[in-house]
Amino acid sequence: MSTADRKARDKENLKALILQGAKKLFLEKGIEQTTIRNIADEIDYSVGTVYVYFKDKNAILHDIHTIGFQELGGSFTELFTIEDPMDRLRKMGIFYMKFAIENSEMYDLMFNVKAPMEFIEHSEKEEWNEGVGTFNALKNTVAQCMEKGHFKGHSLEPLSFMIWGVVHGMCCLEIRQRTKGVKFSKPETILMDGYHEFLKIIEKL
Amino acid sequence: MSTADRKARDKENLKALILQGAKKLFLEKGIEQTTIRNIADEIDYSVGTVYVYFKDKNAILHDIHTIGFQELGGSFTELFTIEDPMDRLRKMGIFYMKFAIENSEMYDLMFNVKAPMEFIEHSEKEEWNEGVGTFNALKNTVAQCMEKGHFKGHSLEPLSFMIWGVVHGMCCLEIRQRTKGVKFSKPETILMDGYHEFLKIIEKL
DNA sequence: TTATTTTTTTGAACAACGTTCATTAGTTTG
DNA sequence: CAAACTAATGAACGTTGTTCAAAAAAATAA
Repeated sequence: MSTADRKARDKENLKALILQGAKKLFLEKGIEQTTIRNIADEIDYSVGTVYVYFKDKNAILHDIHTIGFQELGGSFTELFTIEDPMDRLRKMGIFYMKFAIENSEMYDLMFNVKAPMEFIEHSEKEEWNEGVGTFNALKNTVAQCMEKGHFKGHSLEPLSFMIWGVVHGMCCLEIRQRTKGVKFSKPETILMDGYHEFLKIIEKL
Repeated sequence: MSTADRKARDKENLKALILQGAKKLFLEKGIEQTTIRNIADEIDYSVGTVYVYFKDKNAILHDIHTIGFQELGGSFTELFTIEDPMDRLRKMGIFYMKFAIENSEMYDLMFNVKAPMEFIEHSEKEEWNEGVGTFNALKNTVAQCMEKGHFKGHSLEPLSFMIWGVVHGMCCLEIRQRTKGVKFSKPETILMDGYHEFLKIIEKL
């Protein structure tokens, strides 16, 4: 029985090794410039081996997108020590945007690249657990704000989605080079400046 | 002199024909599933001819992204008959989101796909005129709102960028399948519901 | 018209991609 | 030690974007 155990462990290890190699190359030279052959080379295995452990490229991209959500979740943990939900909400946006900018390739994979969602579609997974979890962290915080009397006259889910939209939209425009295109007067700070405009607005609600 | 003129005209016509074929295929089967060979087949020319008229695939994608901005601009024209800037701003968002959802492949190309910006980078074009123009339409309207006494204590450019972010972010999440993933209670209307939350908020400013 | 030059179009060929699968190498079991 | 099984391999396939010598067509000159 122990040999079978070790084999299962080896399989998991090699799977993890492939993901680690893939992630390294993604961060180094971008997702689109990374090929299966690159990944195989990086960890000194053949292309064929990669396909033994992963159905296709989408499967690799999906698993790395999941690692991204673990990392984002990790950077969120300290937020849950903040008692005041409004304060937590404000900082949550900062953390989210910071993550997006400092890990733009990973953020792109998590929220823009089509592969992870295509993988979920064509597998027995029924839900985007990674996204649901992160969105719930936001929704719960907004709900607590409402319990404390903020956001009167607003609906929880649409409001939470709109807040997600603000931060995501601005990060997205930055990552996909659209902010660079319009030449703001203060391009270095436009993201945070934009977010602070949003904070000023919800402050009063 | 007239033969030279006709030749120049013919060149322009064939260039337009290629773009027309490319656009048709993009809308039919998506940008990623459309190949240069597909485009050449569609208009009964050879692959080589496409490369006589366009440097590479990025050049085609860029030119179609420009057509997209013309279409978006067209749908904006009737907005400028609206006198009240706040009213115009509200409707501008509706038009923008409507365009994004009804022309999602085109919207994606305009604001998410990397190719058009890469083309601008590697060409003598110094600015993203298409994006600048559209952003200015928003910025000017926000400026008029401020002149009328709205948005006190806010800065024009960051505020305009934030508003762009809200609508873009929500459309983006929808187009890249992330709203589908989180299973909202009312998925059919979440985009407009989210936008109306935003309208409720800026109403008071 | 006919010959020559110029322009336009062509598609075979190339390198690189994701993916497959018969074959080989290695390990475990009887 | 041999048989049975498992894991790893890399050549090969079909497609992709792209190139470029050659062919076809058109314009010009005689």
